[in-house]
Amino acid sequence: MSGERYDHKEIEAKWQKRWADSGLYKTTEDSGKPKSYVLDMFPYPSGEGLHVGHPKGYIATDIYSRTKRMQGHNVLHPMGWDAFGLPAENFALKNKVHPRVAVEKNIATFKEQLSVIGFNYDWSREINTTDPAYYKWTQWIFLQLFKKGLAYQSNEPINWCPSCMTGLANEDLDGNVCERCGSVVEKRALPQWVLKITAYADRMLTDLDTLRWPEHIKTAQRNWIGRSEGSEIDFKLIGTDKTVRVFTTRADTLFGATFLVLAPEHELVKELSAQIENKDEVEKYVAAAAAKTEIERTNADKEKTGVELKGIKAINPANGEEIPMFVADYVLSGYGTGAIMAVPAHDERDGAFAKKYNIEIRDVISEKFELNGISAERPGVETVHRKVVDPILRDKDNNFYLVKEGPEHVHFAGGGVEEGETDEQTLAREITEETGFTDFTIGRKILPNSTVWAYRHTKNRNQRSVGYAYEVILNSDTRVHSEVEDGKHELVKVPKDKVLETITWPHHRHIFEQYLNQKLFADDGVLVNSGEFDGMTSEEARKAITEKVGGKLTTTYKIKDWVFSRQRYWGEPIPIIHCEKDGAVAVPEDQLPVLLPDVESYEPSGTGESPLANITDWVNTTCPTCGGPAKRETNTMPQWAGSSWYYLRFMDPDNNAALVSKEKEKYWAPVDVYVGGDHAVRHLIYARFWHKFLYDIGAVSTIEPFARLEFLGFILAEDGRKMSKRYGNVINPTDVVNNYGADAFRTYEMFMGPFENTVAWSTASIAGTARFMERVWRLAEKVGNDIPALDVVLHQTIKKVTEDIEAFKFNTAVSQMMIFLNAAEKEGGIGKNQLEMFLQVLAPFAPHITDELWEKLGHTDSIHASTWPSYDESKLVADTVTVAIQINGKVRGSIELGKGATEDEALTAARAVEAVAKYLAEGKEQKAIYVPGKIINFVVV
RNA sequence: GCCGGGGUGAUGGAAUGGUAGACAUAGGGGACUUAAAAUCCCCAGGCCGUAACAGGCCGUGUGGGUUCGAGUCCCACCCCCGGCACCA
Repeated sequence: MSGERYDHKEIEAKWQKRWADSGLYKTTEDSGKPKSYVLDMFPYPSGEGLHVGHPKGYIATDIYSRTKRMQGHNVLHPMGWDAFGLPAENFALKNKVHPRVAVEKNIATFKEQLSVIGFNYDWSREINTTDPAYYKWTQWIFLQLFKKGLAYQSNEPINWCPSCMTGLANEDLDGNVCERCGSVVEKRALPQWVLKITAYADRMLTDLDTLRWPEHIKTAQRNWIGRSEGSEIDFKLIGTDKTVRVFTTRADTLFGATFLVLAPEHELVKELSAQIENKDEVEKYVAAAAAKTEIERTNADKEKTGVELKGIKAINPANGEEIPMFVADYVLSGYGTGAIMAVPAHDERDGAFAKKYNIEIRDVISEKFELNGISAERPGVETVHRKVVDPILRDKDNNFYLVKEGPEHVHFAGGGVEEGETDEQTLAREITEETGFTDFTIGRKILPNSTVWAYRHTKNRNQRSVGYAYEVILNSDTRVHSEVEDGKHELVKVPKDKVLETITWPHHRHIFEQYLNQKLFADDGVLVNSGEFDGMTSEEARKAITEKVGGKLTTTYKIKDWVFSRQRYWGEPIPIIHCEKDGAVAVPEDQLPVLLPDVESYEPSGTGESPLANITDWVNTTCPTCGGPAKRETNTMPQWAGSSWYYLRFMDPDNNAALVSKEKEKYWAPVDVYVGGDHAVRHLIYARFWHKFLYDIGAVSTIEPFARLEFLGFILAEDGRKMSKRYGNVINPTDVVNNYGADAFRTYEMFMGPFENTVAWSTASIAGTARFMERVWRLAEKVGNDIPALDVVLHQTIKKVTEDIEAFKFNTAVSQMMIFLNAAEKEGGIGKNQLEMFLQVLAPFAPHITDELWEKLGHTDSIHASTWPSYDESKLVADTVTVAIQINGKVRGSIELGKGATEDEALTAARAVEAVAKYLAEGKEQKAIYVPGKIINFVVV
């Protein structure tokens, strides 16, 4: 074969047709092979169509799934459409078409755009969330949630977007604005369906550990769930039978709680109004807080405000002291119990509030110094208390502070105060003994109301020392070293390397800020001013103090239940019927789906009612329970409903009896590799929630839906901005495929950089992979007998590509194939077997050109049905290798060595190299290091 | 502020503690061509040095440290991106 031009258009059309005709990618379950379920986050078919950023993830899964199939797996790799929700509806409103029509058209456009890229989707499993046969099961899941009490009605104020004219979930907000349109949301009380996602908060958190997901996504989920362990503690109110329950994570600071704060919405503010002396003032404050917007309420920088509840005092259960009560809007009603105990000494916000209102600030926690993080405290060993003084030694010329670093601990250079000694005498003695410094001035006592703690250990016991710290300024760096002899310290001059403990001068912010600037200390530490708990660590004390005051350890979460109603047209109707007598009743399952009716006008009403409310003959129905007159629920589900379970439907898309059959679910679940970007919180948290629920009711067999997640970095426009019609910088994949070919396009997107990186598109760079395809084509024209010199790089390439695809490191896989091509070109040709193996590893990236060349080599079956090549370990290393020679770590030459060279042979050969010999002659060779195949390093002094 | 991830040529990026800058793009030079495109060959981190070689020094955000050897490990700091944030 020779002379034929590489015509990507002709070849790609030919093979796309042939794959479709032969049903190459149709998947069935009856297979003895291991299964692989490789899934993309299915797209939302917007009116804008695809830009080159969209297919990046699809290309990755295409490569991965083709590879898995060649490796003998039974692969499920489907595609579908997530088409309900606001974007489609807004697009339809704007263009004056019915959303159903708009969605159909958009899907057709997307499909057309995808088709030219050569994906191996099994289109026989295509699904669409707006298809009644699909949303029947979305509604079915809702009904199961309802039956288990996990879908409930609420009238609590929710987030309302005035522009989208619908209520939103917390997850739909970007801070205080609607994530879709950027409008500031309002609070509105509307009857809402809410899903109890909080019931799954704990399991969603712990099961994250079982997942092979990127760390930043796990972290985002952990942040969003926001679990905190703490205590609930009751404070009695004087003169009433009422108590205030607070939630705190810092029960260890209870002795420092000098006031109590209620959120303005707290019910006790109303209940106690009879006893509140300044009732008018309080009511005014509460009303003002209610009128504030979310932004005003939640801005952490603004000055704290509040009003004391005069005539009411609470009792601190730890020490029995009477403390004042306030109402203040820095306390949120929706978190914890809506009431806090305020500890101004150890909480920034309480501190700011206390300063403003002149409330007592009491230190109850002192820092525990474990500067290098290693505690000298040993479990199971007796702990004794003694008084110590510690110098905070400061160099007079700068702000470095001295600590001592021993083999196991870091501490101040202080020590125990002996009988009859003053603090100053102890300090002077210890500083000289332990550091050798003799010229210093003992300055002020730091934090006279607190204590410095240090953990030390002697042979037989732990010491927990209580005492003071003094600022000590070193006047000069005159220093003698000390060592211990016969148990006595004796000042002797010793060489530096004989000093066991070295001193260090960390620029230690903690010490500086806390002790010299007296900054608020909000970390864990050791208790002081806390009666019987003095000396306990924060961690121990949280439990002990909670128990002592009769509180209980609890856990709270930041995540809120999922507001599930939307006052919009284009969504799944919520399958509920409201009956005056029986209340909210489930639509019987055999009446599903509740079809979304056609309407004349589906514009949102803005009143909080869904457009469906106007369709009287749809709304009015009979109660399934009592048969009496009843009305249908008119709100619809949010955009995220359909996508919360679609991955299950692909396993069994045509099942009309169940959302997925038990056998098929068992065969395919879980999704082995899930690929997508964005949705770090919303989609992934909702889908995990529904999945866990389905697990609980026996509908699925795994506790998590997506075993492995690969995060996709976006593609920016060439100008570095987001690709958008608005900026006129959109690049259409179809144009790129026309100009450069699908194979070059696919390979370029994988070669751009690490898969998870966001990178700007570069039309110039795609020429590189287009050239690569041309060169592969020309290389195939030079096929002949195998060239032994290519074996090593060929097998290295097979190994690297195999491993890199598994690890989603596509960019280095491509570069390795380029290295191979460069090598083959240098040899001026390639053997038939060698070319075949090379084409096979290239096939997932460039499926068309490789299938064409495979056919030209005489194969009648598709390359994609062939068996993935394996590499030969013995061929990974060349017979001779270049070894660099270093002198004291600097490269001075290199030699060629046989792969079996012994150390002696290697060193002898290296010493003979002229450039090396020169350096060796200049000094004395002290040591030689030989790392076979890599490097020789001579240490010369 | 807390948590997660980063900082390497002009650019995208490579590099199990072992010759930093693979691979590619843009760039420079040359061959082929009447010319251009395409293709092929060569150069290419910085500075010094040489007629040209040779050679030397510096270099992966900054400063320290560990090591025969550090982009990679440790400590401190600076900056960038992402998540959360009056969450007690």
